[in-house]
Amino acid sequence: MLFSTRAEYGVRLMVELGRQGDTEPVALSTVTENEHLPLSYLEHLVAKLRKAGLVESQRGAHGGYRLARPAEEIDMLEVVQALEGAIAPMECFHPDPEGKVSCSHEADGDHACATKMLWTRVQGGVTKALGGTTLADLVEFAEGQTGKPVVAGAA
Amino acid sequence: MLFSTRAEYGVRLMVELGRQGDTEPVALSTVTENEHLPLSYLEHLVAKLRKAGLVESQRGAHGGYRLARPAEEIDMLEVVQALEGAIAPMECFHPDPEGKVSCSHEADGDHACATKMLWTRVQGGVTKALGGTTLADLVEFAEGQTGKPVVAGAA
DNA sequence: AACAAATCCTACCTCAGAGGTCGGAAAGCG
DNA sequence: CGCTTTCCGACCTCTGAGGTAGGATTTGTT
Repeated sequence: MLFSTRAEYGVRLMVELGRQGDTEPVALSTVTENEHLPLSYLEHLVAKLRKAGLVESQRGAHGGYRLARPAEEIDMLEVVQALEGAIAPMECFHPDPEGKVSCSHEADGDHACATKMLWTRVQGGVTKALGGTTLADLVEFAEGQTGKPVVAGAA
Repeated sequence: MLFSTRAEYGVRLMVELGRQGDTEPVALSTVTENEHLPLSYLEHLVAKLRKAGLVESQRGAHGGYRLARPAEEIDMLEVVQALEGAIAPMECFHPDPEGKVSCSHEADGDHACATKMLWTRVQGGVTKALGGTTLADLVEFAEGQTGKPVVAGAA
């Protein structure tokens, strides 16, 4: 499993917010009804999204959450990173400021960690897939097919 | 973390086997010396690789493991899948024989799971990265730089 | 002011799986 | 035979995922 349900639930939450207009806030209880997710758990997830500046909250009666930006300007890399933390394919993976990547067990005089090359490629693939998809894409996808199963075609 | 150390250790094992000639088998103890990995744990991992038909074993004294095929013909998707199991980005992800993907919570009359589109893309990215890399690539990479750190550049 | 609806926050619980160890059986050398 | 190595299953520990509970705080409505 590449990602946990945190990403799953969180993304569904974001899509749900995108489906509602961004005029008035949506309460979590509304989301849990539509998506059948545990409310108290969602609270934790949405907190991460809020801290990441992806959603805004309004407290009190008739409060709730709304997107901090239009869905077109939210790419899913941000969302997933906010929920899951940094996307490192592997424990021994420490990208530094520039594009370099250092590997934990490279320190000892070993021949360099060959797997680094592989994980770098994988990470590139994931990052590209996530970064190239906006929330608006998902919302549109969800709107389009309300119920009927469809072939999932996307690279 | 996208993958666990199973993939890490297993890939390093495969690279190590690739570095040695495929003429005579390499004992696990040799690998653990070079890579500083726990032997008893490696035993479990190599068992998976053997069952997947990626390595062959020779028992008894002077026994060990060798690649079942030349490194050029082993792509890393096979290797990682053998070690980690099927590469599904998400729990709710059940690809069927044809390219379709069905989603667990699609069953209840909900509007279709929008995240499906996202996970499909992510999986595509990972699969492409892994499938497009052969063991020979990694072996070459490891041979090339024996010690000195290098910029990791690969998409 | 009182109430209700909502977010916010901290602490806690449970369980599966990662990561690893151990002991021994079987197989193939010399 | 004895040594080396793969093979196999049982076991152990600890972390994090996934979720629950309870209350504090904010804000709209009556």
